[in-house]
Amino acid sequence: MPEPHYQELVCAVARAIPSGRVSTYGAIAQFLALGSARMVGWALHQNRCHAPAHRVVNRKGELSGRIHFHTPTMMEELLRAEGVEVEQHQVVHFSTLFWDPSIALGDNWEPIL
DNA sequence: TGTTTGACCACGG
DNA sequence: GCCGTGGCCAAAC
Repeated sequence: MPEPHYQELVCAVARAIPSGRVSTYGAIAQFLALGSARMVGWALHQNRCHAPAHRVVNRKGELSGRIHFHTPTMMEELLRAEGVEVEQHQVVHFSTLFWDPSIALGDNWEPIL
């Protein structure tokens, strides 16, 4: 069995983010205990998997990845469609909407590839 | 082949 | 709070 690539792990975690919630690059990197927040950004930029990348924001709740969507407003619209309020490219009530994979998935989670 | 870059973040001052 | 810095490591050049 080949070892899963970093991208696939990131995708698997991103797919686990519930609709209406958001997570961060750093939280995913820390949860995987591999690579770094930059690597998570890189992995999502590859965009090979079908992961809800719009639910991943930076640690301040800013939509730092919006530039890389098909249109600059796409990320915001997707979030709003899920009930997430966005103002000035930033998630409103970010601290309460934040979804921490290490809490939700625990230490023994195995990726679904 | 080395260097720079990047959807980032923790840390120290 | 805001800086500057270091670190992470694959890709692009």
